Amino acid sequence: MKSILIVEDDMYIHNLIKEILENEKYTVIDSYSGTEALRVLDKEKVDLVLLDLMLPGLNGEEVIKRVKDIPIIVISAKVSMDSKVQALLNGANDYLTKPFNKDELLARIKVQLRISKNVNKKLEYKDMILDEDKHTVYIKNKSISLTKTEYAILKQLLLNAEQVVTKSRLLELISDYTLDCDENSLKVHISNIRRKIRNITDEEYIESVWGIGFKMCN
Amino acid sequence: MKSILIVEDDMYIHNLIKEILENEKYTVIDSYSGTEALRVLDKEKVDLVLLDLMLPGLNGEEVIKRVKDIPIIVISAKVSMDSKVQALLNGANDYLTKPFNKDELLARIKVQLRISKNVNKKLEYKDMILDEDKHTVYIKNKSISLTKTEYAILKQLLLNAEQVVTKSRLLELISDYTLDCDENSLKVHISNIRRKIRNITDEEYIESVWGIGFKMCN
DNA sequence: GAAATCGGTTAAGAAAGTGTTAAGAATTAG
DNA sequence: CTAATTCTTAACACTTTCTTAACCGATTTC
Repeated sequence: MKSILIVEDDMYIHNLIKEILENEKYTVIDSYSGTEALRVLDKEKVDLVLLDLMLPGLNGEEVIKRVKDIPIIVISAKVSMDSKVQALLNGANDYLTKPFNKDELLARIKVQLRISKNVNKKLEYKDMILDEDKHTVYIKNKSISLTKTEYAILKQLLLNAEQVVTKSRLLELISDYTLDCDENSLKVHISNIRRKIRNITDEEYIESVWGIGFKMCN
Repeated sequence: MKSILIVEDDMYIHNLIKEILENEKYTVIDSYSGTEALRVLDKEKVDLVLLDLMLPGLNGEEVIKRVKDIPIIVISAKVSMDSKVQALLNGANDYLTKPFNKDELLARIKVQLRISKNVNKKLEYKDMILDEDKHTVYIKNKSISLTKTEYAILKQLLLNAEQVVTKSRLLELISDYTLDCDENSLKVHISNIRRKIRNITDEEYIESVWGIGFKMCN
């Protein structure tokens, strides 16, 4: 089920929201400050954030700026238009004022999850897991030793799993790691990655799309 | 610039919104009824819809259900929670009640345009779906394997569905992919695409317009 | 109605892209 | 500084795709 992070220091409202969400079978993750929220987002898979603005430690506006690629719905007592507009422009996807209506909240959550379904990214694919912290890729729980360029390539392919990544785009995305990697180099890297995967499984992971680029196999 | 479709029959509000949008350099397309809105959406490229609910002809709720893949912001005098929740659940991405605040409207428009930039774009026509991210075309949910030139041709025809694309225009549009493709090559490509489609369905998709070019069949 | 043009199909050779290997250059680690 | 690792380059065999050109029927033009 979808997991929703509640960032709210007022215990009464926090628990009210939590109850509403759990009734709808969402997985709820609790946090009571801006810094705690960022800590959670760094470690756990979160599909959506419900964010209060007036928070101890780091305020909501700062949290908004630091969150990328996860939809945020602000639930705030701040009714001023300026607060609302700033939150939306800085990265929030929606803004509800307290007191909010339960059904409207649930509907707006559904809207954001509906939209983000198409953007969702995770670094797992079939039996492959890419662990960012350990900088290691596993297949069937066996680690494969990749060079940093190979790792960067695989990470980009996993980030865009099921999508075709053009050769030029791939080169652009890994250009932080490698200065003069061209299409010829790229195909050698891909070949090397495939060989390392073949050492563990016969299953194909990287598919070539003729004339365009590569993608993770279906 | 981004083009925004206003669907609003009240001339005063319509022009008010139009002025706000044009000040922000958006391209505005006008429509004054639900049926007119659908007609426009069928023909023109629209990035976002601003939709009133109480409309002559086809009401806003019906318009919401028929629009796919374009973000909708409802601007309605209906303040009831039921109206709001129904619109959001049926497919609207946001809901503002009249009277609305200009800055909030602009902020919420920016949110939707920001989000939709990341959303997987798909071109659909009859039982054909072209998935840009996957670089794949499906007919009746079966994928057909196209070369990059064939894909480029089909994409252009789908982008201009219902319109005739002249041969020279088509060659120009795909010239990024193929350097020296002439009209003779083009007709071979078209023939190959048709053959691949015929492998799945007897229905015709690409129609020739004598002496002019091609278009998707009606 | 004959000639010219256009459209659809086919097949073959030309062109472009891919996968692999190996060697030398560049980088990193000890 | 040396050794090990990694990266790029280049060559090759191979596959896929693209263009060319020919053929034939349909359509238009004269």
